[in-house]
Amino acid sequence: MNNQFEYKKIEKKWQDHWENSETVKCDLESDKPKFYNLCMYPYPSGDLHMGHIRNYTIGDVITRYKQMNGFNVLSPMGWDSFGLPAENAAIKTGIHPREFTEERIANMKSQIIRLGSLYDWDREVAAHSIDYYKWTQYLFIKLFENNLAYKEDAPVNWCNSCRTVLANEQVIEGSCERCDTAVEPKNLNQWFLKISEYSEELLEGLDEIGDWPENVKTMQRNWIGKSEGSQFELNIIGTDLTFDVFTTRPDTLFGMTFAVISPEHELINQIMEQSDKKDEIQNYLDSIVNKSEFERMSITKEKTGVDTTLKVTNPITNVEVPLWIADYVLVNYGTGAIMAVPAHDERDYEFAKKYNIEIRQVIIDKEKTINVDNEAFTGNGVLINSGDFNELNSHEEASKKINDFLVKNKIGDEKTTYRLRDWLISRQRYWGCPIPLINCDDCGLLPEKYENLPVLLPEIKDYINTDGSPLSKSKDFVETDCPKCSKKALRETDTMDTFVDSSWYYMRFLDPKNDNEPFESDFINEWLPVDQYIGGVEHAILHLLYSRFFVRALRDLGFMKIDEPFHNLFSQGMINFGGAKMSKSKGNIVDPESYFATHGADALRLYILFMAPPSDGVEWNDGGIEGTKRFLNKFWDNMVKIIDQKDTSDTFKSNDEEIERKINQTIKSITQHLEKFEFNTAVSDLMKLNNDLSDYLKEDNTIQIDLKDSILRNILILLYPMSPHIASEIFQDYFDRDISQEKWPTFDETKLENPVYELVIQINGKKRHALIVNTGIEEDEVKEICTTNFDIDFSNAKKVIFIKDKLINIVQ
RNA sequence: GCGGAUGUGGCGGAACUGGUAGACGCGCUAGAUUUAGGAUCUAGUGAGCUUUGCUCGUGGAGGUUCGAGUCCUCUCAUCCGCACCA
Repeated sequence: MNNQFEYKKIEKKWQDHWENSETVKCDLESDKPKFYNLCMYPYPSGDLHMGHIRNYTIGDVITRYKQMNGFNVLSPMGWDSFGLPAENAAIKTGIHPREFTEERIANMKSQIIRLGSLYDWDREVAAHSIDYYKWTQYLFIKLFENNLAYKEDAPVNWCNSCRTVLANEQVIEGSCERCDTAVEPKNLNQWFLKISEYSEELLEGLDEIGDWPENVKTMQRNWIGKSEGSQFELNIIGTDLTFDVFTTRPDTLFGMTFAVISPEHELINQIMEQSDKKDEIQNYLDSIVNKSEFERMSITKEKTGVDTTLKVTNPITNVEVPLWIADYVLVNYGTGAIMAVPAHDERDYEFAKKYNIEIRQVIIDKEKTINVDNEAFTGNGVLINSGDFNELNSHEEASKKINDFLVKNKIGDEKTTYRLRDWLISRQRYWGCPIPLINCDDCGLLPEKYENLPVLLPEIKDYINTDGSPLSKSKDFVETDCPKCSKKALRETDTMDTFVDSSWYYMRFLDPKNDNEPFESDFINEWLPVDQYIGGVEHAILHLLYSRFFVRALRDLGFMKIDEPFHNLFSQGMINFGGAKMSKSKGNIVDPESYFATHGADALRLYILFMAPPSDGVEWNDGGIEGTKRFLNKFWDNMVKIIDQKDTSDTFKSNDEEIERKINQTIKSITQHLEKFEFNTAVSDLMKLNNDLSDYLKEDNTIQIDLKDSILRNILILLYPMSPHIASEIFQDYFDRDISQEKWPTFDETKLENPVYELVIQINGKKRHALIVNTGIEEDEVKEICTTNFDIDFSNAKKVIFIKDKLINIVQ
């Protein structure tokens, strides 16, 4: 073996080998237990960044570790290759988004291979490829035919910079998540997927799902936003207008001193007609329209409103209370209208104070610490001023009783509301999957015939269309025949949100070349859910929630029998540089590719695993990678030395036993660490073992042949998942076979225990002495040792605590 | 405001069911080697002190215990997510 660790040569050699090897070609029908290991497929930006490196290194450790544990591992890779950057580049440079994208895929793929990760490239899929988006369209039509996709006029979020609408999930603090531009409300006819139909199921599923990070589950729960309460009707006095209000606090109903309706409520025009102050209302509504969404939603903003001069009747007291229009009531939550109870709701309180509306207290806290003259009381207490309901406990008891009253009098009922809205998937952009629907004047909205799929993206020259989708500029595309009556008809010109593509890519990986259907259901039922999904936390809501919805929808359409797409989820933390998230605009990118040249893929992988627990965010540090490079050099030296040791048939020497014990301990420890995703400590175990091996090799230069084989085999396999190139090379050099076919080592229980340990002698709980003694000695012997060595007198001890093989504590 | 998480040397971080705090690595100091630098090797490296040893020390304050980074109560700080959700 070469005395120098020539990582460039070795890494190239093994990467070429893996590209063509059968090691990771997954036969879905093998007898071995299955393990679907998946890293989130990347958007092909052109270059790997450190986040990808971390993601794929973790994934590859799992792939190789599970393979050695006898699993049939499926590890595919593909491209989330529709999306805005390619189109924006096309606008700038004129290069077609397809060409742009495919160039970047090629570049990124070569970098992924350069990292040394194993993927079954025969299964590679790309969202923009015709044989992929054909099936995206197919599934969309299935959803449409089953009323899970629909088109509707709706107020939507428009990003003027990206020139498209956005899903609620893509709006962060009132701004576009991509470009930070403040979104504008617009009323547009748009496509939605009915995710809200699955609100309850998506929520409940989180309790039964496999191992997911708690914060991701919580974020999804909050996003779904379930709340339970009552809904009842209010009638506007002197009119036949009625509207519903939703409340989680029916126990405060006697305290309702006004009602509020949202400025966008569907009754708003009729209310205005009935009002004495029509002009004032009109002025108010105009002032609202001019405000940005973010401005309106901001909690710091003072609430505004206008009195309609109309009254509604409190259904339980029959008291007449004023009806207001106010912007703090959101049209798209609940019913878009509320009963206002200022005494017991902070928002209503603030509003009532500002406009001098009556505040009527109906719940009193037992300690009487809160005075509703000064602040709202939102806690638990006892009902007052509430007629027959006085003295009941709020919330539960009183809410239940009052709700019963509403039901009995046919005014209202229990109601559960969710914050989750339907998923808006229309995008007015070019580089996405065309929505395969056709508008016929006579037949209405119809899906393209299955046999005509895919609806191909047209070739166009101008990607900018200020009023509508770029696709509408292609006459050939837009003008078509009605699938039903064959008359002239028009195609939909919007494309789909790329999250539709990524909602099912992990299904296509199971059957990527199927020409007849998106996938064979048998494969799905057998291979889903994904056993281990690994990716960044930025997808906690978007992609992960959409995919969970997709599986349920397709299940109900008969495509599969599973409920959840991803059993275990691991979210890796972000890698920062200079205290900030790496980004091109900040100019603080650390380019992983340069480290392939200067340190090698193995050193980079090892460092990225070693630098921190993988779920923590961490600061990039150049010095750290020097450390893992140094480790690999020393490791190589040790391997050369041990291979060069002369064989003897001598019985074991004491240092032989010691190194054997260390190896057994390390097998146990690394196995446990890998199972728990504690890669940083797994690497540190390897470093320790390497240090021990250095000490061992200093002592003499002979070794028993079986021990030599066992040391080499075990230590190389332990390193292999994390640094596969160097481990493969040395293993092949010495054993003349491929390490990837080896079994993960087991440890020998009898060879774990150290023969001696350092006994700690404490006096009153403080460490006073320490001494190396034989493992397993009992209390009497330990006491004797204490007396002989340290002159400790046990006769006046109040208490003696003895922990076997650890310590003795003498309390005086 | 609500929810989730995290606080340990100069730095990244270890510490199994309460049992020697600081493993492993970076950095730093000294020495060896080298024409020099780099690389490598050896030793040291939580703080303080009256340095054979003692005291303090895991964000802070209490508590339980023979013994607390770990358990309990309160509190402070930072990060992330949601945010007028009725």
